[in-house]
Amino acid sequence: MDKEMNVSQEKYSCLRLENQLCFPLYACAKEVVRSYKPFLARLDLTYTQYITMMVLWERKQMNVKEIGECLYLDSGTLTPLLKKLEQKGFIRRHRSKEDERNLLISITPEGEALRDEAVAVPGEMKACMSLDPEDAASLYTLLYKFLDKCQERRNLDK
Amino acid sequence: MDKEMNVSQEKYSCLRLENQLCFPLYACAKEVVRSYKPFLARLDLTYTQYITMMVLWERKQMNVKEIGECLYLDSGTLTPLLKKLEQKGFIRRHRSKEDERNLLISITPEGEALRDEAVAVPGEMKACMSLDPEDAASLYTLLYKFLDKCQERRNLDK
DNA sequence: AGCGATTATATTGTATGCAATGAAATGGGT
DNA sequence: ACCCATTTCATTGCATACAATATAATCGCT
Repeated sequence: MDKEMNVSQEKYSCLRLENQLCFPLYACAKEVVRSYKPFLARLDLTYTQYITMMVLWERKQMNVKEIGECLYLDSGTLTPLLKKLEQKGFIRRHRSKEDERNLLISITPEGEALRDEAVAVPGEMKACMSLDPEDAASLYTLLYKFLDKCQERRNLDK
Repeated sequence: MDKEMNVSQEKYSCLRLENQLCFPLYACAKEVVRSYKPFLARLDLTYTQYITMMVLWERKQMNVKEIGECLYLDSGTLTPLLKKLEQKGFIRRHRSKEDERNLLISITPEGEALRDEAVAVPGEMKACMSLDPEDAASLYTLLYKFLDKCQERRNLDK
């Protein structure tokens, strides 16, 4: 009986939450986004809006497709999000004159000003997370390695 | 002029996407959930429904709060999700007689049968991800270390 | 027994995410 | 110039997530 139990447990052991890599990844990502909330609330931004602003602060002018490639998001997510950022006055949306299909996104002075408030956020988050710097570095390397593999796989599918 | 540019870049460097740990974490988690989709579609499960079934396959009988603690989810997410799993016939929802506040969730024979189909999924995913086993192990360790820190922090807030 | 505090779910509102589809603009080949 | 394939964005439908609030049941204290 005991032996049967063991055999039976073996059979399903791969389905245990603690034997999966995907679960801590999923849970960590949620926890991080949740932890950002109080800091981003001061800027009137959600996490996704925040990372969208981050790429725009760097590039100043991008179309929706380019933003989506940076953030791994599609138009179904970005279209309403960008409209919201426009409502808040942080960005402008306007069609390209050379190619009317392109919706160009650019930062407003208000959006640029927000950047000065946002610089405090990464430091506050780091302090709040209190993650060992070496661990953070390893995690960073491993996650990007993983992400590159995903990218490759996606390109193959095309 | 060049010097000013460098100074100006320095000021905002912490806001660059590639200098953040949160972003690859967020992106990886999304990619993994997306990668699960084709395999889980065969079982008529979404990713969240899948991990919910995983804890139930182990514990057989749990209330909503316990499931939420395992998965870091609250009733706002779980209530509709559990109703859907009930509709699909994989679980039963019934109030505890000792304490009517508790909604007990248990697996149906159909839900139990699904487990035999699900055992194939982790292997298929592993093959699909093609992640170096050592990297997977490091990632696992680091993510749980991180998750434990989050857990601690949450407990402090109470 | 009575009642205020606590606990467990449910509900509501807001914001993602993504697949699938639609619509408009552009490009390429004839 | 014309037509068809491609590209870019928008829309729709479905499924999460989570904060805030509501509701019902139970507990603790007197």
